[in-house]
Amino acid sequence: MIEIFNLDKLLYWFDSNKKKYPWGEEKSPYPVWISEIMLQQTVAASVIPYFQRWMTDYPDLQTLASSELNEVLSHWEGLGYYSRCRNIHKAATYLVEKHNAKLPETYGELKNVPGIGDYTARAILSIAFKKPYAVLDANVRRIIQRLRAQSDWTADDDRQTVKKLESIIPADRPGDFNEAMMQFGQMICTTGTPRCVTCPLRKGCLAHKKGVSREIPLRKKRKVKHMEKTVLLICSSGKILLRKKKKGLFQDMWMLPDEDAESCKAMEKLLNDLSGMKRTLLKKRNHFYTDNKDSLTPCLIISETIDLSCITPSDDEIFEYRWIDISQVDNYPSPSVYRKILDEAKITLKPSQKGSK
DNA sequence: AATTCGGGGGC
DNA sequence: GCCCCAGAATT
Repeated sequence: MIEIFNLDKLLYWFDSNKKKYPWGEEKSPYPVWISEIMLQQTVAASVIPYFQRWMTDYPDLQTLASSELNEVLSHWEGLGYYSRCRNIHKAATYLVEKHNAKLPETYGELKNVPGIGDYTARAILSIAFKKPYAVLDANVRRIIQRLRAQSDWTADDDRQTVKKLESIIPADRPGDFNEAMMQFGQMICTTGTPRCVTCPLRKGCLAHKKGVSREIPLRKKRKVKHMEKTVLLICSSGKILLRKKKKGLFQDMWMLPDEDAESCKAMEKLLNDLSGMKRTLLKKRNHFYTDNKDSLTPCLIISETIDLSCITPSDDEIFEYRWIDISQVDNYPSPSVYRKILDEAKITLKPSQKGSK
């Protein structure tokens, strides 16, 4: 229980050992919001360059709200979970129109902002607005589970733990308390093998006492799905055929067409017309995401006899097809593996730069 | 309550 | 290689 939780030792540890991040110095609501969304399900080291570039190009809410989604998504390219970015963009418009271009300061209003859930609302309230709300993320949950040697965990445990934490959260530094918990979970009470030797809370930790720290929390079993596919780089007149996903996985992201059977009629016809063309295979690429491992074989097809009007944006229900100037492909946000393939293709398609590697 | 959303750090 | 991460939205 929380009775064994030594608040002073935790805060002392934080004051002596905390890591500094680009979003750590200033505690204004806007950067706190952006960093918290970027950090969802993402390790902090990966976020740093994205956060810095974001703040340079979108220094405030008005700038963000007046930008195009396609361009904003490009700033998220490679971070994953792209609905986070689409929600930020939607939220920017919402905040400018309904909240005078500011983050609201109550839990209920924050929860109504697209992409802000229970955790992020509490993080903004405590860190940016100095209000005594406790956060409960995977770090906090893991720490409490180990202190109590509790393997199973329910939604009710979440609620009870937040109440407990808010009964002890220091009123003068609620944000520090929350950040201390999370950094402590990230650096000391880590997943896998925790660093119990240097842990200031180990005397009160039941999991450590019982020697079961590594077994808590329980591991999830997963089964990876493998998929092989050939993706096509169809080029003509300095353009390449890309398609944008309209919904679901990778919504609003631009990808290469592949040879699956679910293509629209126009695409099937184009593939049929290209069936005899010369093909150049590029380097095979693995695409890992969640429980999937896709193995992509990129296939370059160059022809100057393609009628570009054979495919129109409205030909398909799942994808929007478009011929893109090869010099412009960087402006179309793509999942990371497609960006790598496109980067390689650009080099292959530019014989004038044969001096570069 | 369970599933859907990516990608890479870290070991 | 494998595990999981400063979760939210949907079903």
